[in-house]
Amino acid sequence: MTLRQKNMKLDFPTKSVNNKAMKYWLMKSEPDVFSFEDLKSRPKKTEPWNGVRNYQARNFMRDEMKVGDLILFYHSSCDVPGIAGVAKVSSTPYPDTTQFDPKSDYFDPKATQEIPRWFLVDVSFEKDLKKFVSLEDLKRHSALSQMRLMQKGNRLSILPVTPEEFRFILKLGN
DNA sequence: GCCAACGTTGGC
DNA sequence: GCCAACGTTGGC
Repeated sequence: MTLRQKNMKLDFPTKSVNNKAMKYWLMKSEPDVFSFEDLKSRPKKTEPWNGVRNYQARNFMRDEMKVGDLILFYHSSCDVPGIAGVAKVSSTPYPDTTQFDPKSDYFDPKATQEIPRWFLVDVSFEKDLKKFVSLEDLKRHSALSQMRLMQKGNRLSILPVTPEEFRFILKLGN
């Protein structure tokens, strides 16, 4: 299937501005710390995704994310975990400044300005879902059983999502 | 390079 | 609060 056909079949964009195939992501956040509503209430509806201290998750942001990629904003470690809304990648990667700040919880004594260890991207509000899609909802659909989120023991806070999974979940939320 | 100990994640 | 999973650390 060509990208054009894919674009016609899927009811959301599959190419970014630079004509590269878009990628889709799921990013976890504890709503007590930073929720989807918090993102929307930021001045530019944008937030640097700081505090990631896992190499795999860092590599996704540093090496694989492109401006315009779409994100399922996931609420974790809360009463009802699930997908609260849609966000997008809104910057290229740059060093997470909290690694340099001794007063920050995310301070990393091994990082230097010359050789930063942790990178992030900015994340911006994209759109609301009509309804919250709980983890329980996601588990009910066999179409999503292969999602990395569902795999036992997956603790990664940033996960790739396939276009098919992404579309399916958008439908659940609308 | 191995691996035990330890810490964190996150659903339940 | 429990605990499975698993990444990281550090001694050797």
